[in-house]
Amino acid sequence: MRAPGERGEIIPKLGEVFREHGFEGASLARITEATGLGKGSLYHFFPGGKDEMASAVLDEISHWFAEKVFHPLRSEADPASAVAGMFAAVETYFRSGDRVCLVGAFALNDVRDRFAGPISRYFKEWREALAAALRRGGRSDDEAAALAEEAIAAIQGALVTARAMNDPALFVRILRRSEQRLGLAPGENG
Amino acid sequence: MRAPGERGEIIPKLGEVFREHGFEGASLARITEATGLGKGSLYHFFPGGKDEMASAVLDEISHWFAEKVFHPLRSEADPASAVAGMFAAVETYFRSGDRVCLVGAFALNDVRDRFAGPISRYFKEWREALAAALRRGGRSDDEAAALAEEAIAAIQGALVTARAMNDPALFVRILRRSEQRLGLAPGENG
DNA sequence: AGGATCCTGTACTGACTGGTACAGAGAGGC
DNA sequence: GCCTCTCTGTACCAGTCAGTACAGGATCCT
Repeated sequence: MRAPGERGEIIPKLGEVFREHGFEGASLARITEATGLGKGSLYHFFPGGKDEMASAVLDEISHWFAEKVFHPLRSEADPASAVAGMFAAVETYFRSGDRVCLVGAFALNDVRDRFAGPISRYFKEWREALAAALRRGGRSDDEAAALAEEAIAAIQGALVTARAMNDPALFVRILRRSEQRLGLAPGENG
Repeated sequence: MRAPGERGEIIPKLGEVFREHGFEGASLARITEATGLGKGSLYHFFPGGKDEMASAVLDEISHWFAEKVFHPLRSEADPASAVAGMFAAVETYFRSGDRVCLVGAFALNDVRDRFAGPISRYFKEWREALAAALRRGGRSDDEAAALAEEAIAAIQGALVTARAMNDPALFVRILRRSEQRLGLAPGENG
């Protein structure tokens, strides 16, 4: 037996294929090429085929965000630095606008229905976690909820428009302004 | 010869197929079904195949927005009502969050490269037109540019997240708040 | 060394892909 | 009536699709 991480190691590669070509455009030919694995291995690790591969990718994304973003938002002592941490993590994760949000991309056509659960859970958890941090930062329930969903939409929209106009810097600009608007400066300098 | 609008009449149907299934997922089988036209007719009207069909759809979208959104933004006497008109048009066009932005959806994977020109032009024109209205409304150049790109990203992000969470009302909420933030109330009541 | 288990390459399937070719239906002009 | 031009259904093509079957290689345990 190889290292148990064998399967786990190819999931990021699968993610990149789905990101680049979408679910329908991610053919097994492209997947075998990108992962270096033949069909045999692929169907050994993912007996459910493309659906299971995409599910695994969504799972991995979920876990990453849960650990690096949602959990800190919910439980970090200083809500301001938790929010700052979220924006920093997001900027890194999306490679300053060069990378696309697979969950958002899946949401835009009929593949959403196949993965409706994970997709909606991802955004709902994010919204709830960010709202919680904003409440701890002194916002009312309504304000926190509104600002949270606005910030998340801003991030998604920034990814779409930055890619559409081929201008990754736009993503970063919108991130900055969105962060400012949440208005939770932790200290005076820094 | 039939009415010269024959070809034009099927373009909206093509648009819906691309919206629902994406470019790759929009197979000729689905297209013939949705349009009621056989391959013969389809390739008669669009000799270039799927690429030409998608181009025609993007063109039609461009023209619609140019006429109903961009032009009023640039030239309507009262910039406040021009902006209000934009939000109203957008809310109607996207069916209060039930419909997806095809241009944004195309931007998210590798089909963007096939239609890079029309896609980036659509967003750039929108941004420029909205910024022009904001400038006429009293904003500085920098403010206008920043607010414009933020508002457009908000709309796109609202479409993504509303559909992801299966909550069209979210789209309308974000539209309202985005409009408020532009802060160009035309009158006291209305 | 033997044996069990995990992994992988290859060959194959039937369905579907986008696209082409073309005969002929249909309608309008004269 | 006839001719022309636009349109359309059908048959067909080679290529690709996701998925299956399976033999055998690799690896580990004992």
